[in-house]
Amino acid sequence: MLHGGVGGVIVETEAYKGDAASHFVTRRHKGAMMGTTHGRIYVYLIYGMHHCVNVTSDATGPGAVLLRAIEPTHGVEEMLRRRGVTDVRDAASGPGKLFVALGLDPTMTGRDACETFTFLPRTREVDVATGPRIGISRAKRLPWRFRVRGSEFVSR
DNA sequence: CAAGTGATTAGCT
DNA sequence: GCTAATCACTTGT
Repeated sequence: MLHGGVGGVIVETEAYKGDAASHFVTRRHKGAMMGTTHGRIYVYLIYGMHHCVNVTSDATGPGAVLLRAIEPTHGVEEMLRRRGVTDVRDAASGPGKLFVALGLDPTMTGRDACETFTFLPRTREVDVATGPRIGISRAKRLPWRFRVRGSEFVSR
């Protein structure tokens, strides 16, 4: 996935649908686009300091995919500079980090994801781990997390 | 492990 | 309208 010359391999995502924990319900004003659009960008502010980016999806009903982490491959220097870090593994290993690293903007909400980003087919087979294994301590956290097994670039 | 941060929402008035 | 509670996180002790 690329955006403005920077980008990388998506290594972690999380899926949301019309369930009680999704923004379709909990943030229904802005989250409503999960049910009315497909392939659009949905950005939101969380905890007053972090932005996260989703792409609405699922032609069968409300749905969206949260982009959680990428493995930087393009414009690595640019991302490190924007993030103010030196370790590539810290550049985009989390939703808020990814947002900063790619130089995204909250006003992108509603735009066509395929016009704003460039999505490329994967170049290698990957071993995808899913499931509720990660700390479900926080109430309302869904088990629909997908991550590349063994990657150094996923969130903690 | 705790705190910081502000938009959004729910629940009252 | 207003106030309090919530939150799909990151960073620094």
